[in-house]
This record gives sequence, C-alpha cells and structure tokens, in this order.
Amino acid sequence: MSAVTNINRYQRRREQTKREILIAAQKVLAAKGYHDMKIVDIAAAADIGVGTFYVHFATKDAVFLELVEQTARTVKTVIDQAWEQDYGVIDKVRTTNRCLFAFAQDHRELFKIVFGHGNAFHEMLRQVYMMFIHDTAERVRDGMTQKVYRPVNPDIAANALVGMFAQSVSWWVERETPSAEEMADEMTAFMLHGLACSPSRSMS
Amino acid sequence: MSAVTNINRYQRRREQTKREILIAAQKVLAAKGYHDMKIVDIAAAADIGVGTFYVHFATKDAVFLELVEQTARTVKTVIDQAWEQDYGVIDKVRTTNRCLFAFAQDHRELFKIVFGHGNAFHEMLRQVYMMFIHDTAERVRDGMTQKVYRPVNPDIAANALVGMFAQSVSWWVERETPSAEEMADEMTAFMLHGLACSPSRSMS
Amino acid sequence: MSAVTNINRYQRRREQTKREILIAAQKVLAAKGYHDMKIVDIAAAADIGVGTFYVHFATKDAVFLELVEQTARTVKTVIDQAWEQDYGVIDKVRTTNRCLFAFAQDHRELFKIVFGHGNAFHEMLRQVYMMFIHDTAERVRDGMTQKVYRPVNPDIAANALVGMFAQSVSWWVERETPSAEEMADEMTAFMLHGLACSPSRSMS
Amino acid sequence: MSAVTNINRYQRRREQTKREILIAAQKVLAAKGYHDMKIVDIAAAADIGVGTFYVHFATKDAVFLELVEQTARTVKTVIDQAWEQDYGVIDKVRTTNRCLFAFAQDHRELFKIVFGHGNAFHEMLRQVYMMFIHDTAERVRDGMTQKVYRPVNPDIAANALVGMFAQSVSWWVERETPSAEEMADEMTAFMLHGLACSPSRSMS
DNA sequence: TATGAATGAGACTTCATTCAT
DNA sequence: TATGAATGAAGTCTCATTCAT
Repeated sequence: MSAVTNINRYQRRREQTKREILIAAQKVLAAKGYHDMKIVDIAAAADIGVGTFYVHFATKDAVFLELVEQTARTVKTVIDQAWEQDYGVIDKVRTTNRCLFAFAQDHRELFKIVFGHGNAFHEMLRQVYMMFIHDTAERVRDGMTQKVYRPVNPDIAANALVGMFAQSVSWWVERETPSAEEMADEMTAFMLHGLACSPSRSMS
Repeated sequence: MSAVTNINRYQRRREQTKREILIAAQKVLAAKGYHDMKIVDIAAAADIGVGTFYVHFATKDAVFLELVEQTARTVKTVIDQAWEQDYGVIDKVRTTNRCLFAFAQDHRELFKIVFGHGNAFHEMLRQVYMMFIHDTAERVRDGMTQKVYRPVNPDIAANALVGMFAQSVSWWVERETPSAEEMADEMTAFMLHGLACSPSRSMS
Repeated sequence: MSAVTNINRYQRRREQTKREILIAAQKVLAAKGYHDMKIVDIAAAADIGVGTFYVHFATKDAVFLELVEQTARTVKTVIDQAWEQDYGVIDKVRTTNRCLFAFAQDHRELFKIVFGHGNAFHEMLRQVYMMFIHDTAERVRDGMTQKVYRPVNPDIAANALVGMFAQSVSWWVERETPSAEEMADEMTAFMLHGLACSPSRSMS
Repeated sequence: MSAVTNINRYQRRREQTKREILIAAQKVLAAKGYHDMKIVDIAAAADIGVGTFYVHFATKDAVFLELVEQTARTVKTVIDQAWEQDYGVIDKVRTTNRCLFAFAQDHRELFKIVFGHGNAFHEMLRQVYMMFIHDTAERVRDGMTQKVYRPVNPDIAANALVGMFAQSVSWWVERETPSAEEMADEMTAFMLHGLACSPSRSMS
C-alpha cells in the first residue's frame, strides 16, 4: 500500500467527514439558528465526537461561514447565470425568479440559514445581504439604462427587492404551497408592475 | 402627607425607574443587538444596580418583549390611523408610507430593534412580523375588492411588502439620506407600479 | 441605611472575598504550581462558586499576577530597606540576607510560588527574576565602586547571586532546619568569601 | 538477504526515527517549554505522523524524561570526568567549570530544557536537581576534608552552587557573550572566593 | 424598593492518546 | 511499522438570575 494510496485515503475520509459535519450543521442551523446551535448538537447530528468537529473547523463560526459562503456563492451563480440567458430585461427577471425559487425549493435548509428568521444576524449575513443588494442595484441600473425600468433610486429599489425576496423565501420555505413557479411569477409580476390595477400612474 | 400620596409617589417613582430601564435597554439593544445586550449593560446605562433590573422585569426577555410590543403596537397604530384618513386606496398607501417613514425617522433605535439586522430573530419578532403580514394581507384584499389592486395572492404580496419595508427601513435607518419623504414615495411608487416603465404588461 | 453605608458594606465584602480568594490561590499555587492550579480548586479552597472567582479576577493569570507582583514588591521592599540600614557594604549584605530569610520563613507559600520549583516559568516570573538580577547587579557595582568587592562582571555575579538565593530559599522553605539565621549567615559568608579556606587566591 | 540483516535494518531504522524524534522534541522543548510543546509540533518537526510518535514513546512525558535523563547523565559524566583529572581541589573546580560551560555552549538546547526558565518544573527536573545537589554536597565535603574549603554546611553550599550555576547557565545560554571560558572562570572565582575584595573575613 | 456580590449551569475549545488501515 | 483522523475528558470563562442586606 503506497504512501500515495494512504494520502488519498486519508483525504477522502477527511472530506467525507467534513461533508457530514456540514450536512449536520446545516440541519441544526436551519432548525435552531446560529445562537442555539451548539457544537455538541452538530457532533451528535453528525455522529462524531466533539473533538472531531474541531479537526475540521477551527471555530464554531467557521462552519457557519462555510455554509453561508457556499450558499451565497451558489445563489449568486444561479442568479447570474439566469440573468445571462434571455434577451430582454423582463425575460431575464422572470427567468431569474424562477431559477431562484426552484433552487430554494431544493435547498430549503440552506435558505433558512441565509434568509430565514431564527438566526442571529451574524456579521457575515449582513455582508451577504450587502452583496446581493449591490448586485441588485446594478441590475436595476441596467434596466433603467435600457429604458425598461422607470427612473428610480437604484439603492432603494435594490433594498426593497432583496428584502421582498428574503421575506418571501423565508416564508415560503417553511411550507409547501404555492408552487415555486407560482411564487416566482407572482414575484416577477409584483416587482415589475406592483399592486396597482392598471396604468393609474397617479403620481411618480 | 396621606397614604394615598405616598402610594402615588412610590408608584410614580417605580414607573419612572422602569421607564429609565426601558430607555437604557433600547439604546443598548439598538447598538448591540439582543444577544450582545447584557443585563449589566442595561443596568449601567440606566445607572441602577443589576438587582433593580429584576425588580422591574422578570427576565431578560421581558424588556425585549416590552420594547418590541410597544413598538409594534405604536407602528400598528400609526399605520392604522394613516390608513383611515384618506379616501382612495392609493392615497391611503401614500399617506401610510409617509407616516411610517416619518415615524421611523423619529424612532431610529426602536426600528433598529424591530427591523434591524444585528439582533437574533427572537421568536417574538417572528410574531410581530406575522402580525404585520396578516394586516398587510388584509389591506391587499381590500385593495383587490375595490378593484384598485390587480388580482394577486394576498399572502405572497403581504410577505413581499413587509419584507420590502423591513429591509428598506433597516437600511435607511442607519443613514441620513434620502429624506423620509423620498423614501416613502419611492416605496409607494414601487409597491403600486413596480419597476417596469409602462403598461408593458407582458404577462400576468 | 444610607447609600454610603451600603457602598462601604459592599466594598468591605468585596475586599474580604478577594482576600480569601488570594489566600486560597496562594495555597493551591504553592502546593500544585501554576499549571496544575485549576480555578475549581481555588474556588473550592476559598469555599466560593467558580463564578465568584471571575467577579474578582478577570483571568486565571490575574491571580497569579497579583500574588507574584505583591510578593516581588514586598521582597524588594524588604531588601531595599535592609540595604539602607547599615553603613558598610558587608553589614548591608548580612542584614539583607537575614531580613530576606526571616521574611521567607514567615511567607513560605509566597516564596514557593515565586522561587519554588513546581510552577511553570510563567513569563511574569521571568520578569521578576530580571528585576531582581538588575537590582543585584546594581548593588554589585556599588560594592565594586567602594572597593569592598573585587572586580567582577556584575551581570554574571548578579545571576549567580539570584540563582543561589532562589535555589537556597526554594530548598529551605520546604523544611524547618537550619534556622533562618544560620541560612542567612551561611549565604552571607558564601557570597562574600566563597568556599575556599583562605586567601589562596590562586587565580583571578 | 538474511533475516538477521532485516532485523538489523529494521532496528536501525527504528532507532533512526527515534533519534529524529528526540532531536525534534529537543528543538520544540527548548523553544517553547514543556507545557507549550504539543505532540503535533514534535511530529511536524520530525516530519512524521503523530501516531508514529507513540510508536516510539509511550507518553509525552517519556520524551521529556529521555531528553532530561540523557542530558543529566551527560552533564554528570562531564563533571565527574573533569573532577577526576587534576590533582588539587581548586584545579578540579576550575576544570570542571570550564568543561561545564564548554559543554553548555555546544548543547544550548539541552541546557535550556534542563536549566532554562520556560518549562514547567516537572517532577523529573526536581529529581535531576536533587541529584546534582547531592553530588555537589559530596564534593563540598571532600573539599572540607582536604582543608581546601572552609567549614560550611555542605547542603546549603550545594544548593547555593547548583542554583548559582543553573541561573547563570540559563542566562548565558540565551546570549553569545561572555565567552564560555570567561563565564567558567568568573564562576570559579566566585565560588571559591566570593565577592569580597580581600581576606576581610569580618565574620564567618 | 434597591443593591451588587454570589452563583453554577453550560458553552467553547484543546490536546494527549487511541486505533483502524 | 507508520499514519493521521477520531476521541472525549477537562479546563476556562460567561452571564442570567438569586438573595441577603
């Protein structure tokens, strides 16, 4: 049995355990939130000793970090890719929303962690939110440039959009209905046209 | 000096102390968030002993509860009153938003506590949010009944609206600009007409 | 009962407890050394809760610090005062040594902490030693200036002297004999004249 | 390839690894002291796995033991041999001191471990010290018997001498100057004649 | 009523040692 | 034999709450 074989085996085991810890942490985190998540809980959920946790993560924050970062990165990727696909802004919006909710449906726990109530607003989450808001503002500016969006304050709009999504996802992720598609399309309609019935455009 | 006078005086003093604790807690809470708020901090800020805190509040949660409830109740009142004033739904919306942001401007700390990131999402906040969402859904239904709003899923819309406001207020309360009025009107425009430029009404 | 009375009472109680903790820590430290001294031990020895320890000392190091500093300061004072009393260097040395051992006899535990084996060489002890060595070197220089000491490297001599005393005290403090006076006088004789029988002065 | 050859090879390899561990432990120990020396550090320094450490040493203490014992034995040998060489006590002393400091110069790390501050005073060190003190007392008695040393309490003198050397070596081993020879000769002069200028022999 | 010293359960983290491969 | 992942006992420190004065 060569050294290389051993190294590979160790690495594989390591990664496997780490993955299990992440999965366990994800469950605990989604269920209890950051502050009520105890290392002991994660260890129990992952069926490992407490010490093992620290073999793979330096601190309690580290798991949280990894989970949030990973999710944020993935969500960003999903959104970015969706945004690139269609031609018009309107289509982009619809596609993006659908992708977002489809993804949320498949990763409820991760979404609970990042968007759900129930966790302390860890500094890191604030940063993730800021990133989303920043990206969103950018897209709003794009839409305005292309005359598809009316003139708005992009920062205000971005905050509104992100808050709207965060709360909606956070709410929806706890139940089964309505369908992801319906959610996405309602969101799309709302963010494009608001609630008002028709071009009553009574004021700016 | 009659007994009654004494009783009154004691009661008044009692209430005064309690009020001071609430003010102190409000400051600490807005600055540090729920989990980093220590009873010692509150006591220090209120210039009382830790023991005194427990004379007026049974637990740490109790202050938080009182502060949140009070704020929620006040916000609800503000909204309800604003909503009653004008005739049309559109006007109601505009008025409500203006009142809301005006009030937020005068009570930044309270809003940071209820809407701001930085505090654990205490069970209580969830309930407050649910109440707001419930009320909002009601109003959306009203709007639909009056044919001012187009047909939407009121729950989805309510969540979107509350999330939108929560995030917007949370963001805005940390800075000075734009003005409360501008914020309110942008919100109004957005919630009524969305981002889209014109009746492009490309899909439902 | 006036506020002042209360403040005094609290202060007295505080100081009393702190004193008890220091005494307990002193015992534990002398018996087990720094690394084997557990906060639980101190608390048990002082008959208080663990939490109480932290009311009075910020960290485990803090007690150690206080104990060592206090002892070092006192020893320094004892030495300094003894050194000031007599006229000639020789007399000063004799007096100092006697004072030192007399003091050690009355504070065995403290001396075990600072000079005894059995504790990790905490950074702080190194500093205390350096201080003693520095002071000693100064006195050696004085003696040389006054032509009472022969020309030596003061740093080497100071290290030798401090090491000699530390080990001697550390050894002696664990038993009852010989008497403090005998110890002191043997030390004096040794540091002044060494072991050699007579002016055999065979080399420098 | 005979079985014997194999056995030898294995044994040689075994011993080689053990030696490497000892060297690594020596470095780590000299640099960090006993309590801050982690098995992981040693393994890393020796470029082996932690498990391998335990193939060669039963416990953490075992390496320490071996290192200290080895050093103590070597130092003892150096001293004993030096002591045997010359004729008169005075010469023996001078020679011994020179050998001692010469050896210390070549084995700084080992001396830091045994004499240096920075390690917990492990029970074992106490024993080593006791051995040195015992041997030293023996030699003091010899010197007294031969009328070369004046009458002193041999135990006190032995403690003084060992303490003096321990501290001096501990101090000197951290720097480059003065030369080993100068150190040795200053020590010799000091232990034989003390600090006093001349046969002022004001008291015994 | 007001006070703040005292409390102890409980959280995180470390690391010597074990053990399956 | 060599390896390093796994382990869990143990230690430090926090802080909401209690209680004697």
